[in-house]
Amino acid sequence: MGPLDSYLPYLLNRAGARIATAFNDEVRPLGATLQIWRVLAALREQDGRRMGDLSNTTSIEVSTLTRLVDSMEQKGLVARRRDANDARAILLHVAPAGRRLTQRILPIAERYEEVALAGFTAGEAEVLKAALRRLYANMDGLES
Amino acid sequence: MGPLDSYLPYLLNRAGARIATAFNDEVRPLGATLQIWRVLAALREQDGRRMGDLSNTTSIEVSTLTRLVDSMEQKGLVARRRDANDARAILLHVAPAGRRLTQRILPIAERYEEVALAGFTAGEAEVLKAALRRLYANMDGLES
DNA sequence: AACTATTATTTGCATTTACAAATAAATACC
DNA sequence: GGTATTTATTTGTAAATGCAAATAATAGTT
Repeated sequence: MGPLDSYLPYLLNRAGARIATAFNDEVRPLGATLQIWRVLAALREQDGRRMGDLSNTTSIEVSTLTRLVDSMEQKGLVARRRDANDARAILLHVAPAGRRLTQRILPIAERYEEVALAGFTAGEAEVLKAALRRLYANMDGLES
Repeated sequence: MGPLDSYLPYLLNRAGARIATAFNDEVRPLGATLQIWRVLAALREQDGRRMGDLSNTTSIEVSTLTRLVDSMEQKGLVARRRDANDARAILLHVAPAGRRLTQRILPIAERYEEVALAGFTAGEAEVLKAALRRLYANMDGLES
């Protein structure tokens, strides 16, 4: 293996960690965390999602997610409801306070996209995003 | 903000998290973790590094790193030495067991780069890496 | 219908993590 | 030289994390 800054997983982690900590610091004054934002953003995309589904989209481990959702529920950000068609499942819904918090975080999230991609042309940004999707899909290729 | 899978920080985290958990699962049988590997890889690049330096290159918070290094020291993977020129600083060195573990993990790390970039041309891979470096540097724009 | 296997979520528990404060040494200031 | 400031690392402590086991409900088999 060559130098670290030619190693893709390293570059990926480094960029992701830097955005993550900065973002986290920024939403903390709003009483939020990055993880809370991830759940809210997933519910904004589609409300009433299962825990397992949320775990997949947020990359938060299910057992961690359970406890995170506990605390979000206590803060009135979300509400758990049993799935009527499958009593094993929970459908998680945003609550009013969650919607308000989402609205406050959105401009910050948008700014992060701008700052991260500063100096990129629209084309370059799209190439990067496509590569990241492809890379994610490539990980299917690991034998399990 | 549009759909989640057009949002860069999301794509970045998702790809990084997936590689990270898979890698972690894979090195566990060797008695290692992803975090241990990050320290070993940083020391492989340059031995005798300061804690703060290591924290920067591994993206591991310093206080977390202190305790990680404690455990690595106990396992005989690394050794702390006081910097002779600056008694505040620690210089961390790989130890024999650390070198052996590094050698065992290296092929796994190389395989991950291959799998992640499967189907990418050399040029595409380089464009992606350059973009990730650029993105990382762009985050300077938030520092105040 | 009873029995087994599968899927969805939660809980137990030990470890990891991170903010803040504490310690320790170097550098700057006067 | 003595005092304040900055820099490097560690420690205290509470919260977050993740594996494994437990719980609960559905689906499949006979």
